[in-house]
Amino acid sequence: MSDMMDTLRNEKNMTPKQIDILRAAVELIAEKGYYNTSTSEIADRAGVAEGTIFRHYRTKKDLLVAIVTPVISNFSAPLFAEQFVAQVFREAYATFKELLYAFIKNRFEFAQSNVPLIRILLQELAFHPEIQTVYKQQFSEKVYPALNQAIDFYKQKGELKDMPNETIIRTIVSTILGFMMTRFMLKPDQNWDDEAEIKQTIDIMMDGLGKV
Amino acid sequence: MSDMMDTLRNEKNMTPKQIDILRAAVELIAEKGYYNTSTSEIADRAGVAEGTIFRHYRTKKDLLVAIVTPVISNFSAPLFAEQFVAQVFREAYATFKELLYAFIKNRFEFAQSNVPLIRILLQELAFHPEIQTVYKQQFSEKVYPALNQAIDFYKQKGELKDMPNETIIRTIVSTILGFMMTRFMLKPDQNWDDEAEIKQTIDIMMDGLGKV
Amino acid sequence: MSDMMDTLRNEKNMTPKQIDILRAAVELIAEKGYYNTSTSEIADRAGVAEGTIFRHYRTKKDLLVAIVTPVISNFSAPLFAEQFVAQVFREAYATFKELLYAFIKNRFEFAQSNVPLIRILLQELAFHPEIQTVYKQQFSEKVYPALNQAIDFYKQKGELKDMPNETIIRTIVSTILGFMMTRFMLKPDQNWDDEAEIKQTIDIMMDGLGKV
Amino acid sequence: MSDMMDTLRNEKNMTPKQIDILRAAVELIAEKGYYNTSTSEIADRAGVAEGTIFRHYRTKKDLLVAIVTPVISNFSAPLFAEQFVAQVFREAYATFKELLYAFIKNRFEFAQSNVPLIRILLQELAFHPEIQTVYKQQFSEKVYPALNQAIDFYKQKGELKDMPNETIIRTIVSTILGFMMTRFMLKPDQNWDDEAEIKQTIDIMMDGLGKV
DNA sequence: GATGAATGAGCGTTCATTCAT
DNA sequence: GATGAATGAACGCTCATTCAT
Repeated sequence: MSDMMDTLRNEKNMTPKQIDILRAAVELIAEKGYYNTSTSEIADRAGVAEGTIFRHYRTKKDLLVAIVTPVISNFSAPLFAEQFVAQVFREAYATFKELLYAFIKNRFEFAQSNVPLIRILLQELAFHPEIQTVYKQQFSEKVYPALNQAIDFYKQKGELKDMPNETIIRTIVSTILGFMMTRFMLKPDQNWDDEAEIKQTIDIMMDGLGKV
Repeated sequence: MSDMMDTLRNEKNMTPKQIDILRAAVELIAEKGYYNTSTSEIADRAGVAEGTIFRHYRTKKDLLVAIVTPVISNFSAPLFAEQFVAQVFREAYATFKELLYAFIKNRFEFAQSNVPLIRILLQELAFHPEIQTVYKQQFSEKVYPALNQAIDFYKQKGELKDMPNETIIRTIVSTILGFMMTRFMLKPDQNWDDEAEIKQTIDIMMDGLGKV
Repeated sequence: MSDMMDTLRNEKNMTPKQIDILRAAVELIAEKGYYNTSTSEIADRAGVAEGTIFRHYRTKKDLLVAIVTPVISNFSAPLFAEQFVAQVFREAYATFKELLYAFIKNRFEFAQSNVPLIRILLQELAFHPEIQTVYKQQFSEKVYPALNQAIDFYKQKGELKDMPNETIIRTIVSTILGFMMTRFMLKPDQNWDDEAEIKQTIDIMMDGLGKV
Repeated sequence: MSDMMDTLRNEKNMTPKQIDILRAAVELIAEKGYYNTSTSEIADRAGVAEGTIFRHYRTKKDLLVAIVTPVISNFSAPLFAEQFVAQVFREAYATFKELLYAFIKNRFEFAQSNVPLIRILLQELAFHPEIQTVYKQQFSEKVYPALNQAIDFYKQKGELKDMPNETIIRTIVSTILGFMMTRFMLKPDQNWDDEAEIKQTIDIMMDGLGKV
C-alpha cells in the first residue's frame, strides 16, 4: 500500500490530509467505482471534512484524474524514451524472449503493488474522456513507438515471424493483460506459482510469435 | 440493429413500447454508461413517458439486467449443453484448429451484430453484483466445463501442449477478446481484412498452444 | 395579490403548484433578496417539494427571470407600439399635461398592485445580466421611441421647453420613480392623499418642463 | 481612486494591507455585488491571506459596513450640523437657486470621485439592515432637518412655492439622483457637457418648485 | 500581525421512483 | 396500459470563518 501511494506521490509536497484523501478515494473507487462513491464517503474514510477534498482537488473528477494519470505514466514508464530502446539496440537483451521476460517481471511487480490503481484505470477508462485523452497520448507517443522499434529490431534479427507489428503488439498486450487481470483481479485468492505461470505465458507467446 | 434486438427479445411477448425502451436504453448506455444515462433520457429517446419504463422494469437496474443477461447467455450459447461437446466427441471438427476457426467465425459475427450490447456488458460488469452473478454462473456452469472437456479431448489426441487447461483457456479467451475489442471498439474505423486477421490470430494461438 | 399573479400568469397553463411556487418566490425574494432566499425556503413556503421547483424552472435564476420579465413587459405595455403613439397623434390627449396625468394614473395603479414585483425588479436589476438584457431591449426598442415621438409632438405644439428629449425623459422618469418608490417602498404606511400628490407632482413637472 | 480611498480612510490608522483589502473589496463588490464576491477573491486581489481579512473585519458584513458607512456620512457631510444651516441663515447664498447650484456642484464632484462606493451603497442598501440603520439615522437626524430648515427659510423669503417640504425634498433628491445615476452609472461613456447639464437641471427644478 | 489549511453548514440541482388520473 | 407531475434523498460543491503555526 505504501508502494501504491508512492505511485501517486509523484507530485511535489502533499499534506498528510491530502494523502489520506487519496488513499481513501483509491480504496473506495477501486471497490465500488467512481459513480458509486460519494465525496462525503471519501471524506469520512479519510477522516477529513468534505470541504477539505475540494481544497486539494477542484472537482471530484479532478481527484479521479489525479489518481489515474500517474498510473498511466508509471505503467508505461519502463518503455520511456531512449532508455528502453537504447537498451534494446545496445543488445542488453540477448533475445526477444529475454526482453519479454524482463519486461513482464518488472510490470508484474508494479501491478502487484498497484492492484487498486490499475483496477480503477481499467474500470473508469471507458467513461471519462479526461482519462482517455491522457491514455491515448501516452500510448501513441510513448508505448507504441517504443514497442514498434523493438519489434522491428528483433524481426531483423530473424527472431519474430513476419506479421504486422500491430498484430504482434495486440497479442502480447492481450496475453499479458489477460494474465494479470486473472492473477490479480479475477482469481487473486487461487494458489499461484507466479514464476512458472510467467514462464509458461512467455513460452506460449514465443511459440506463437517467434520464428522457429 | 434488428439483429441486436433479436438478442434481447429472447423474452416472451414485448409490446412495441417495451422494444423502444430497450433500444433507447442500449444506445444510450452503450454510449455514455449506466450512471451517465438517466431514465428520463431513455424515456425521451424511446418516445415514452418516464413512468412507462417502470411499468415494464421495476427499477433502472432491472432494465440493465434485462439488457445484459441475454448477451451473456447468447454469447456462450454455442458452447451450451450437450450440443457443443457432443459435436466435439462426434469428431465434427477434424482438428482443434478447425474447432477454433468455427468457433471464432461464429462469435465474430455475433459480436459484429451486437457491439453495443457487448460494450455494455464489458463496461458494467465490474460495477453490478447482479450482473456478476449471472456471468459467473454462466461461465462456471456452462462455458468452462464445455471448454474443459473439449480441451481434454484434443489433448488426448495429442494436438495440444501439456499445460494446465486454465492457462490454455485464459490464453484463448484473452487473445480472442483482445482481437474483438480492438476490432470493434478501439479501432472500428481502421481498414480490416477480417478473414486474414482471424486466420493470423488462429495461427498464433495454434503455434503457441499446439503440439508440433 | 391575485392582481400580481395576473401579471405573472401571462404564460399559458400553469399548474396550481407552479402558482404556489411563484407566489412564494415573489414574497421571499421581495422581502429578502434573491441571494438571501434559498430554493428550500421557497419550496417550504409554497408547500411543495424542493425538486418540484426545478421541474418548472431549470434553475433558480430561471425562476427569477420568470418573475421579472413580465414586470418589465407589463410596466411599459401602455407605451407599446402604435396604440400609444397613435393616440397621441389622434390628439386623444388635449395637452401634454393630460397625457402625463393619464399615464401616471395608469402606472400608479399598476405599481400599487405589483409592489413586490417592482421591488424585485429594482433590487435585482443590477446583479443579473439576464435581466439587464431584457430590460435594455424593452427600454430602447419600446419605451424610449414612444416617449421620444410623443415629446417631439408636444414640442411642435409649443407645449414643452426647448431642451434635449433625453433630459425631459430623465426628469419625468426620475420624478415618477422617486414618487412611487417613496409612496410604495420607503413610506408605504404614511397617510397619503394619492390624488393630491399625483397632481402636485404633475404640476411641478409641467412648470419645470412646460412652456409658459 | 486615491480620492475614493480618502473617503474610506476616515478611520484611525490603517495598515497598508488593510487599505489593499478595502480597495480590492470596493472594486469587486461594486462590479459584482456583495453576494457574488467571495472573501477569497478579495484576499486574492488584495494580495493578502484570507485570514488577514478577518483580522481586520470580524465578518464579511463588517467589511461591507466599513465601506458603506463613510459614504453615507460623507455624502451628506456638507449638510451637517450647524455649518450648513448657519451659512443659509447668514445669507451666504443670495437665492435658493444659488444654494442649489453650490450644493449640486459640490456633490457632483464627490460622486465623480466615488462612483464605486456610491454604486455599492445604492445596490446593497436594500439587503442589509445594518446599512439601512446607518442610512436612516443619518437621513432623519442630519439631512432631513437641515434641508427642512433651509426650505422653510427660502419659503419665508417667498422663493419657493407653497407645497409640503417633503414633496420639495423628494423632487430635488429624485432629480439629482436621477441625473447622477444616469451620468455616472447608466451612460458614463456618453459625451456629457456637465456644466450645461447641471444648469439645465437646476432650471427645471427652479421652474418646477420656485415661485414666479 | 499574518498566514493558509481546515472546517462544516448550507446551497442548487439531479434523478429514480411513485401514484392519481 | 400509459402518463407525467410530484417527490425527497442524495449529491457535488462553495465559502465565511477558525486557529495552530
